[in-house]
Amino acid sequence: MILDSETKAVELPEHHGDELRLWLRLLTCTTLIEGEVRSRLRERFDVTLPRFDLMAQLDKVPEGMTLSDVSKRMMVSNGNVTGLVERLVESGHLDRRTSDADRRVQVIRLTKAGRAEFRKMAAEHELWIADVFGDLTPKDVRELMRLLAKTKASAQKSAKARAG
Amino acid sequence: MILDSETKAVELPEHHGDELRLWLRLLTCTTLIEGEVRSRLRERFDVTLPRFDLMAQLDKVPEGMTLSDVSKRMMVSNGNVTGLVERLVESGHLDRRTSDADRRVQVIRLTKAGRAEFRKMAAEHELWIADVFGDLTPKDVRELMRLLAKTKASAQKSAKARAG
DNA sequence: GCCAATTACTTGAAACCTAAAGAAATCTGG
DNA sequence: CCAGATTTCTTTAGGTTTCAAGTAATTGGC
Repeated sequence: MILDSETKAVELPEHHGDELRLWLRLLTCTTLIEGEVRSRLRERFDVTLPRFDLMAQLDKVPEGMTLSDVSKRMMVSNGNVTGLVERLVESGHLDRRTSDADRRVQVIRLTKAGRAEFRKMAAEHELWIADVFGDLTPKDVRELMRLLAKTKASAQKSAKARAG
Repeated sequence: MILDSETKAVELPEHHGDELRLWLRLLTCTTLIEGEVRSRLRERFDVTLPRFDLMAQLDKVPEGMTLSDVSKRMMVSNGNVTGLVERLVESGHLDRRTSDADRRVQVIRLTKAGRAEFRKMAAEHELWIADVFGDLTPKDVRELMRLLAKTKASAQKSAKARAG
């Protein structure tokens, strides 16, 4: 480590190990929690996480959404959504119809049965999550929310700068 | 909202929306960054994220690791590691041999070429990550590290309690 | 020594996921 | 109107991922 002309601590070459460790820790937390939720969904309701996530998106919008909307919100590819929706229509959880206004567009909604099943799962899911974060104080939660919001904004800016 | 006998704010039924929102935000951040890293690895080095992750694990341990070790560290299933390793051995990045002491065990290491390629990728990867977290102050980074450590511990405790 | 339990890994089936190419409908600028 | 660009969705190929079942080697109890 050396001191530059304005007496700030700097390193050559620049060292970014802290950010890397932060990223790995963030990833570990998410993987851990995601795995836990996945296990519980499977053993309790015999449902996969992607299906639960898709139903969660649809539960927020009773009038339904297009496949593109789902794709953007879930941050997964279009082709992925096509298959996921196919299986959930097949199992009776989703209702799917072509838009009258634009025949390219497919609008999907939860069926009555699908909604009922989702609500049941969501109620337990919320308790699992509360338990997972159980050792954090309300202040910790607020502070994490704030820092993750900042992280999200920073990451989006970085992604946008690359894509142009 | 009501006030209980000790004048603490409580809600009935208990409300865990804050934790749920925190989880969704954590997931959003990770998905966002992971997608960015995935894209950059593909376009810059034509390599997938799981392969990069596996090589990163091996780079830390020159003498090599067993498949089980890799499986635990990467938090993925054994079967997954088998296929991943197979393809990386095929492409010449990994060296694989059966342990003399225990013939059930497969020890894998980076080949010279594999290590060289990984180091090249890792150097850029570190810059990408630094850029992604670029808007966070050093204090933000420290604070996030602390809170995520606490989160990890809490989640592990919760998972352990369920599994018994 | 021997048998049962455990451990390490592989295999198989189904699902998930991406990127890229393709098909169909719509929009846009002459 | 109409040809080209764009949007929406599907398809395809190649990987990744899990879970569960299976195989092989080792360990531990007796």
